Amino acid sequence: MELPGKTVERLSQYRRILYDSIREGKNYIYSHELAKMMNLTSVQVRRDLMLIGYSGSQSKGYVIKDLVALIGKIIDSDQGQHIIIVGMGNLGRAITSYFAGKRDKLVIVAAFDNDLQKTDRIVAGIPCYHINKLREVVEAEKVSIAVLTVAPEATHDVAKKLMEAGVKGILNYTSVPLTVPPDVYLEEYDIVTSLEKLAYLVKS
Amino acid sequence: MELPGKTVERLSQYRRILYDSIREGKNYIYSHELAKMMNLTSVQVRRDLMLIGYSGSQSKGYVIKDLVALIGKIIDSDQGQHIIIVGMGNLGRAITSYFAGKRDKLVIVAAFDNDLQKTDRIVAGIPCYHINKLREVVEAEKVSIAVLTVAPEATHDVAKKLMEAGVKGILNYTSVPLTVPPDVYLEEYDIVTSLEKLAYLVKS
DNA sequence: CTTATATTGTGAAACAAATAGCAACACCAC
DNA sequence: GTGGTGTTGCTATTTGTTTCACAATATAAG
Ligand SMILES: NC(=O)c1ccc[n+]([C@@H]2O[C@H](COP(=O)([O-])OP(=O)(O)OC[C@H]3O[C@@H](n4cnc5c(N)ncnc54)[C@H](O)[C@@H]3O)[C@@H](O)[C@H]2O)c1
Ligand SMILES: NC(=O)c1ccc[n+]([C@@H]2O[C@H](COP(=O)([O-])OP(=O)(O)OC[C@H]3O[C@@H](n4cnc5c(N)ncnc54)[C@H](O)[C@@H]3O)[C@@H](O)[C@H]2O)c1
Repeated sequence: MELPGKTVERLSQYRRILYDSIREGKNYIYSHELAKMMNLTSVQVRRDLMLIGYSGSQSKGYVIKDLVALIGKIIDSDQGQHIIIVGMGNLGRAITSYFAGKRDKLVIVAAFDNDLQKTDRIVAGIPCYHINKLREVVEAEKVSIAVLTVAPEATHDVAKKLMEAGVKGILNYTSVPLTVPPDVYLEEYDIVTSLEKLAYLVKS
Repeated sequence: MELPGKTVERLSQYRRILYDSIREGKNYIYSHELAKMMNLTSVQVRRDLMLIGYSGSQSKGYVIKDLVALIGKIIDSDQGQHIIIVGMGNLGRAITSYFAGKRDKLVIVAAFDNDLQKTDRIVAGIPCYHINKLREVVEAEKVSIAVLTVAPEATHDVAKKLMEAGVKGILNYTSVPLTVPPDVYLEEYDIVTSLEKLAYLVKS
C-alpha cells in the first residue's frame, strides 16, 4: 500500500490527538470531531481513514483504540527504530530534551559532535560521541534515522558519513539543501524559509 | 500577483544560495546550476522565475544581483517586519540565538515568557518580557509575526492573545494544531510528525 | 555564413491533493 | 414501522503543482 505523504503526516497527528482523547476517557470519535481538533474537514479525515482501510460505525463513529492500533501498524516498525542526533548545538540539545521518552517505537540512542567539550559525556540525557565513532555506533545500535543539526559548513561532509554508515532516513535541519540517493529518504525543514513565507503572506 | 506557496518557499531558498554565489564572486548563474544546488530540476527553477516575471539571458543565464533584488521586492516589506518569540524555553532560545542578525528585513524585537526567572532580562540577546506585556509591546513595536514556542497546554490561550494584540502571522512550533481566522496567516511544523513520516518511509 | 550546441521560456500533459456530492446505513422519536 | 437526522464510504471533480516537450534564441566553431 502506497500512502500519500500528506496522509502519512496527518496519520501521525491523528494518533497524537487520539491519545489525548483516550486519556480523557473517550472510546469513540466522529470524523468531524477529529477534523475540528486538527483544523481540517471531516471529508479529509474520512478519506485518510479510507486509504488505510479503516471502517467506523455509522452511528458511533470510529473506535479510537482500534484506530490508534492501526495507525501504529502502518507507521511503526515492530522492533522500533533507532535515531541519532548529529550536531549537539542549541538546536540538537533542544530536540533531544524534548523528544526523550516521547515515543516507544522511536528512540534516540546517541548523539554526535566534533567539539571535544561535548563528546564522551551525557548531554541532555543521551550519550554524545565524537563524530569519528559514527559508523561504529550506527552499526552497533542499528540506527536507521539521523537528525542533522550540525553547523551549515559541515552538512555535506557529515551527510556523506551518515549514508556510508548505513543510515536510511535523514531529517535535515541545517540551512543547506542535501541530495541523497534513491534508497535514502530525506526530509528537510528550514525555519528561515517559513518566516520569509509568512512575511510574504502578511505583507499582502 | 498570486504566487504558489511552494514557489514562495523556493524563492526564499534561491535567494539564500544566491547570496553565497555572490560571495564567491559569481555574477551570472544558469537554471541548471541553481537547480543542482537546491536539488531540483532546471525546469522548475525556470518556471518559478517565469512566475515572478524575471528573464535571463540565453547565453549567460540569470544576473544574480538583479534576481536577488527582485526576490527581495517580492518577499520583503519596504520597512521590514518585526518578529517576537513567545515561549523562551529550549526551542525558543535556540531559534533566537540562531536568527539574531540573520536578516535585515526580519528582526526579532522581543521575547515573552510567563516564567519569572526568564522575564525582564536579556535572554539570547533579546529582551524577554512577561507575557502580560504582550499587547503593549506588539503595539509599540508594530510586531506582525510571532513564533510560538510555549508549552503545549498554553498554546490556544497564547495564540488568542497574539491575535487580539494584532499579530498577523503565526509560526506554530507547539505540537498543538491551531485554528486562525482568515486574516491571520499560520504556518505549523512539527518535528515528531517528520520523524514518524521518515520512520514510515524507512520501514517500507 | 552555416551548423552545432547550450540555454531560456512556455503551452500542454501528468500527477498529487483537496473538495464536493451523494448513496447507503444506523439510530431515534413517535 | 416510518420519517427524520446524522453518519460513513466512495466516486467524481476541482485545484494546485510538477514535469514534458519543444520553439525561440544566442553563441561559438568551422
Ligand atoms: N537553532 C535554530 O533555530 C536553527 C534554525 C534553522 C536552522 N538551523 C541550523 O541548524 C544547525 C544547528 O544550529 P544550532 O543553532 O544548533 O547551531 P550550533 O552552532 O549551536 O550547533 C552546531 C553544532 O554542530 C557541531 N558541529 C560542527 N561541525 C561538526 C562536524 N563536522 N561534526 C559534528 N558536529 C559538528 C558544533 O560543535 C555544534 O555543537 C545549523 O546548520 C543551523 O543553520 C538552526
Ligand atoms: N524542543 C523541540 O525540539 C520541540 C520540538 C517540537 C515541538 N516542540 C514544542 O515546542 C514548545 C516548546 O518546546 P521547548 O522544548 O522549548 O519547551 P520548554 O519547556 O523548554 O519551553 C516552554 C516555555 O514556554 C513557557 N511558557 C509556558 N506557558 C507559558 C505561557 N502561558 N505564556 C508564556 N510562556 C509560557 C515556559 O516558561 C517555557 O519557558 C512545546 O510546545 C513543544 O511541544 C519542541
